[in-house]
Amino acid sequence: MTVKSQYKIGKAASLAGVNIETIRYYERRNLIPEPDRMDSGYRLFSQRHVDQIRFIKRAQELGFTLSEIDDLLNLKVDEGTSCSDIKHEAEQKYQDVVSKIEDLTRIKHTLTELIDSCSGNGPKGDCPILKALEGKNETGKNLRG
Amino acid sequence: MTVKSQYKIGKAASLAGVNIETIRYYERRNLIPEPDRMDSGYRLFSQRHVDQIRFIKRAQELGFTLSEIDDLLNLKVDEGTSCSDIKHEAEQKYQDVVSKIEDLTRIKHTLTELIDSCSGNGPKGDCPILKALEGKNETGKNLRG
DNA sequence: CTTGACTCTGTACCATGGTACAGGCCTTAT
DNA sequence: ATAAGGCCTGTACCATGGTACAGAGTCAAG
Repeated sequence: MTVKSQYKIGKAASLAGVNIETIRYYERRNLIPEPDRMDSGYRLFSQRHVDQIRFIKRAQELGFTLSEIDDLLNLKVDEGTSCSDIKHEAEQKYQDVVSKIEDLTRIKHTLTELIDSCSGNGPKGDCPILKALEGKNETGKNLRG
Repeated sequence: MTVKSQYKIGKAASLAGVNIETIRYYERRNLIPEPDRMDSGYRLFSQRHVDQIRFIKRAQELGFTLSEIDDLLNLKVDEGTSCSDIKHEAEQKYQDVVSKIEDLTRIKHTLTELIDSCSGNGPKGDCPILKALEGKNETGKNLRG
């Protein structure tokens, strides 16, 4: 019979690719189950813990916040969860990402207009970018749009 | 002769479209000059202050952080600033925005792949989205890329 | 058995952009 | 003259995702 591998926090952190403090932080936020403890009080993490920390990191890379990841982990554990529940969360996040891209694209266009309007030659008193930020021209008027 | 308009903080806040506390916060961060004071200690803001607060808000809408806005305001005031200095800041910010859009677009594609890979029918044990987050398939392996 | 590396808890701090009091003073309209 | 409302300072708090100690205890290699 195999003995489950048990890692102290430093090892667990390096296996998962995170800082030690990050693991303790995740534990405080209940993103990982409470680890076993040695008699001394040292935490002992299983491979499952390490995998879960990596799961969290992957989900973060997809733009999920830690509290969204908490939801995701609860779905993962909950017996009643179906595949479509998970898909729904992913679709929600997809919409978030799309709308952030839209915001940034609008901002990008405004910046492009401002940059193009400025020859880069004159004194700053005539700078169309500053004027726009001061609300003194057409481009500026659209900033709130 | 006209007397310069002077606003107490509540009026200034409503003219600029911000919370009173926001104005005090900007003052603490030196984003606006110290206002005059009445004998009682009440702040008295000029139209210039109100305009500057609006300037800050517009720049925020373009994705500038408050400390970047601080730079921008210093450029605005500095005698030695040329139009091209301002343009340069705008170009920097443009690059930031472009690269944020790129990150989000990559995330969007990964989410699309995950969503498409999930029929939404099976039990969660077979959910390809969870598997990817666990690093158990090709899509998941690319999450760090 | 010593020593250096590791871990423990608790608390404070970082950036970011504010918001929310408490307790007290001031203004202004009636 | 009085009462409601506005303003003052100072401090603490919100979310987000951690990081950084201090001071004490523990483990492991030599």
